[in-house]
Amino acid sequence: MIETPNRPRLLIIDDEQAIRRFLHTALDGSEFALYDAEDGHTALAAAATLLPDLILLDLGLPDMDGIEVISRLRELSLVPIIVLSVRDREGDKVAALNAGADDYLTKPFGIEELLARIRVVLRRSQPQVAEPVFSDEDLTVDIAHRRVTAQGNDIALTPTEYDLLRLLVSHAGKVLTHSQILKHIWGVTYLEQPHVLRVNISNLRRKIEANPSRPRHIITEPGVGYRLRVSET
Amino acid sequence: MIETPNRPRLLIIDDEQAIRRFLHTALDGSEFALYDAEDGHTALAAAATLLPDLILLDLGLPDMDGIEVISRLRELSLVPIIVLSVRDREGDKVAALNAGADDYLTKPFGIEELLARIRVVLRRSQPQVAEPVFSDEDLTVDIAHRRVTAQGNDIALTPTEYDLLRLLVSHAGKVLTHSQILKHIWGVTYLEQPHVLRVNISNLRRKIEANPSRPRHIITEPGVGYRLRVSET
DNA sequence: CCGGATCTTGACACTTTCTTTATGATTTTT
DNA sequence: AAAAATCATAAAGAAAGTGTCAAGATCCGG
Repeated sequence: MIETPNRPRLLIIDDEQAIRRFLHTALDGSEFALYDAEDGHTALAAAATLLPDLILLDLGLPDMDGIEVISRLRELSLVPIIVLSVRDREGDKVAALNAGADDYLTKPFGIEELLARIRVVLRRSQPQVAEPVFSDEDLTVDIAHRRVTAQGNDIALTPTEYDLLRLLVSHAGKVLTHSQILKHIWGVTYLEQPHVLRVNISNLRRKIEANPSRPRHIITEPGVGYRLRVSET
Repeated sequence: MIETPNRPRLLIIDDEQAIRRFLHTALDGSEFALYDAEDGHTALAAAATLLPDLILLDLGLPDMDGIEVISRLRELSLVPIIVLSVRDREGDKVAALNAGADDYLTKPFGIEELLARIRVVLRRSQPQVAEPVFSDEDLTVDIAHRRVTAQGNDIALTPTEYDLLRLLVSHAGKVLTHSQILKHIWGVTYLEQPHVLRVNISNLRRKIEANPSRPRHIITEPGVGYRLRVSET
């Protein structure tokens, strides 16, 4: 077999060939590299050397108790374990989950649900990466931390200025009309009062634009509204 | 004080009072502080200010689609969400899990299984908080030992001051709004009374800041709240 | 019941922010 | 090119937010 170490490794622990074949068919073409083990001892050895990213475990193994397999796996690592079992008794589920399993699916189950639950446990085991941060040239807006930097410096924004910038960021590249912005930040009562918007745009530009009279980020769309520019390429 | 803000907070989102009462009974005496929401909009507002550690969500809400509630919650945070639903169709489960739910339990379910699955998702979400000691410049906060030092000296904090500092530490770098802090430490009844927060921030600064009038650790975000600064690089 | 620590509340000075007004600049229309 | 509309900036008073001190109120262990 050709190793493909880039794909996440999935270890299937089940003594019935029919189940393994079913899972192989179901997961074929998915992003996983599949490995099999037919009994508990083989599985533990495989988990130790293979270091899989996910384990699908049938509780009814010939040589070991399923719960003990989970416990022994947990001594090795925190690899996500999804239990597949014909047993539907609550006690079995609780025991497996308490022993360290991450999920418990009762056979028969749909392949789509299995795939969805696999995605859930992988999502949780992956370190968090995606922070919603807008970045363009010398301007960065970190919504999660409420931090804005321009030309490398932290910028202190007033609440309204920040609300305005956040609104622009959330629609980056698109034009927001005067009335849309006014309605969102000042409410419908200010629809006839566009001055307040201009003043705040001006203040915002003075803080985040290198040259406020020649804005590169907050673009005026004459007669329409404003737009946060997004650089090409 | 009625509130016990140290316990993990569990937000129950369900429009049926019978279910809420059942869950309250089932979870009574558990380690959780329970909060309720009866519709989607209330739930989203509560999640934003309450910062719960876990959410139990019924999909059949009167005012919003359950899947959308999950999506909107996910825009706010990565808080674990367990869906409780009468619908047993695979499509519903897959949609909920893909939208960001961590588990999906079909009613009726056993209370032991629910507790076990709660433990599972909490176990998985723990590593995020696995930083037991905060350290930045001349300030160190050791949560495990409840020890705070500044400029090399041990600092004696009152319970409220320590709770406040711990809350800031657990969200270091992020801005905590006034209402989030007030709800956390003083409970919802103090939402209209931000004064008590200012006094405690002031007292805390006097103890841990080298120059309390020029704070380097507890930063005021005007009009928004406070943030514990984390030095760059 | 007392003493000390802690929490809450009120008062006040201070700072920042918001809104409005005014005026000049720019763009579009006639 | 002139007129009209739109846009940008500065400045000032009003409003809201913030920090600090200090006086009661409350809680707790002896």
